[in-house]
Amino acid sequence: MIMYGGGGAGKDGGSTNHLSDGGVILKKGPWTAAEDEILAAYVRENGEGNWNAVQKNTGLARCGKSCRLRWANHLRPNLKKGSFTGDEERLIIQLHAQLGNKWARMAAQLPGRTDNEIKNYWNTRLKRLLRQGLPLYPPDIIPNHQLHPHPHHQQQQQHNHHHQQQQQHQQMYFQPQSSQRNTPSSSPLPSPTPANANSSSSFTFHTTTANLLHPLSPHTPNTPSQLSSTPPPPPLSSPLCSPRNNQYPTLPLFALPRSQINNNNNGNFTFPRPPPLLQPPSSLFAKRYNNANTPLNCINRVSTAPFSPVSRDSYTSFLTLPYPSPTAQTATYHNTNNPYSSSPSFSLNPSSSSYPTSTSSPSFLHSHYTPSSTSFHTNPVYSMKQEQLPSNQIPQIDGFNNVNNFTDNERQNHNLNSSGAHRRSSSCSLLEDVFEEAEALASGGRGRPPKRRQLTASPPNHNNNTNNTNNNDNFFSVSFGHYDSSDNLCSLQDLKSKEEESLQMNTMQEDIAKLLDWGSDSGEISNGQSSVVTDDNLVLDVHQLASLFPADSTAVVAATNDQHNKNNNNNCSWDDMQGIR
DNA sequence: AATATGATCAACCGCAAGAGC
DNA sequence: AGCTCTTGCGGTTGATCATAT
Repeated sequence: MIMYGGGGAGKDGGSTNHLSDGGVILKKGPWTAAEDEILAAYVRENGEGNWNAVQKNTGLARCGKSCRLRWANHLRPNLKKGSFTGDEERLIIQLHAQLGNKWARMAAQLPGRTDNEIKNYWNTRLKRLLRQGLPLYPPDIIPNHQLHPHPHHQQQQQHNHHHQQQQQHQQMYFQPQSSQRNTPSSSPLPSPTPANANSSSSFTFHTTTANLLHPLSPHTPNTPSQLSSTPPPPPLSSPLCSPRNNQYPTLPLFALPRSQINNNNNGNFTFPRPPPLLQPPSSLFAKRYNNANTPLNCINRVSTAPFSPVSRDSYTSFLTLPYPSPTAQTATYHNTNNPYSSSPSFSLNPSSSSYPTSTSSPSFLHSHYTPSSTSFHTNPVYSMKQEQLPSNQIPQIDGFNNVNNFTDNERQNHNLNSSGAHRRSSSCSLLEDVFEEAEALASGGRGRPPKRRQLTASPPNHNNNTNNTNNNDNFFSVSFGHYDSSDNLCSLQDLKSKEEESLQMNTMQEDIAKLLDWGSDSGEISNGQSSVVTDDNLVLDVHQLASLFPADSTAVVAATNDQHNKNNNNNCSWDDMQGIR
């Protein structure tokens, strides 16, 4: 029998081969193009599954597991290549807050992405954040089980050999539970599973005022005990209430008045209006993809937010929180019996029973996602377990709003720049935001941090062109044009000391206020890169803003609805939604 | 230019669950 | 019920590349 690939690859020098049952030396290490072709041809002909037969039938000197992995991660159709989009990153964070290290489930929510990709991304992010002593999650996303620690996990945490700071952050923002196997692991994180992951039906995001503080704030409790012993201050007024322009009504968002919170004996109440679905302008991320040649180009994205990473992520987190689709379960705020009873929590009931499959995915993750709307068959030959096969985790381009609601330009940009230099950009998130905010705060509260190293700045735009089409970018990313040309990069120590000096400012309210303030006078991002602004983005962002201020935005929405509906059928305004009329 | 460090990716491993007998 | 096989999942590791020093 001809053995393909056996001992052939030059890059495979270090790998050790082993014998299959038939005495065939099976190759390990990187796959060659020839091997790929053999495997792909086999799967095209025979479908997925029965991987051990590949070696027997094709002579491919690879074990079944290796074949399956290679197919699933590299060869199967519809795989997305390239870095994660901003939406995908946020979704990963949300999903990880929910599911823990359930990469396969997360991958099921990210069409075209593999569990391995997600795992790699998360571990990279995790490593980076832990090294910087930053929390893993935006403070407004606290899995329910964190507030009710599972004894088993507490025990598991005692065995965690990571440093105390890491433990603190895990306790602070992530208290995973493992209801499944618990094998000892040296993973940065224990293998967490939400308490009811397998039968997952309800998941609660707890929004605690305490966690609206900056992670570096000494006011931020580090342990659950601290949390429980420190009653949170009264709920903040809306962070969307601009200090400059108070004409807009305060939107309660998660911070509802006590009277609203406590008016239900059972501690739960149904949120009268769901939180707005607000995505950061997708053009923001398209812009990122235009920065292929910019070192540290990630900064161009993440640094553009003039507010803290906590707030930014807090913001984006709930912005991407779902509103209930007409068919979705009711989003309910639970005033749980926890020390934060004064603070509402946001409970979402993603699905009724079995969570994991793509067809029963949480509605809140993609409330527009209608599996039935997608019929995509890559190859009729692939007959095995069609619904569960990784290759059927196809992009839900039309329906998967949070992830795939991009314009053609953005997709194109993504595709064009989906390799190489963009890898770095994909993983920049919280940390860089911390730097940015620190710099902003250190600059005197005016939020005009010095330009980051290697940042290519374009001339600032101070035209206050509020109806500039680029202002859709300002929704989150503004003020890079304010950066001066200094070439300093704060050290972490400097950063922290500066953070301490400006703790007073670190509230979500102020951050968002800054956001609005900045957004109004900062013009476009000045990162030296051309902006990509599409009609989709503009319309979407108008809707996003409009949904924040519904009383003032009817006209705006009306003016844009037509085009919006033409361009983007997957987003709706508040008024389009059932249950809020 | 050389080296160190960090980030990313691909692939492997062990374990567990499920199916079939 | 127990065994074997297959598959899938999560953790880990090594190679490679990019960037910083």
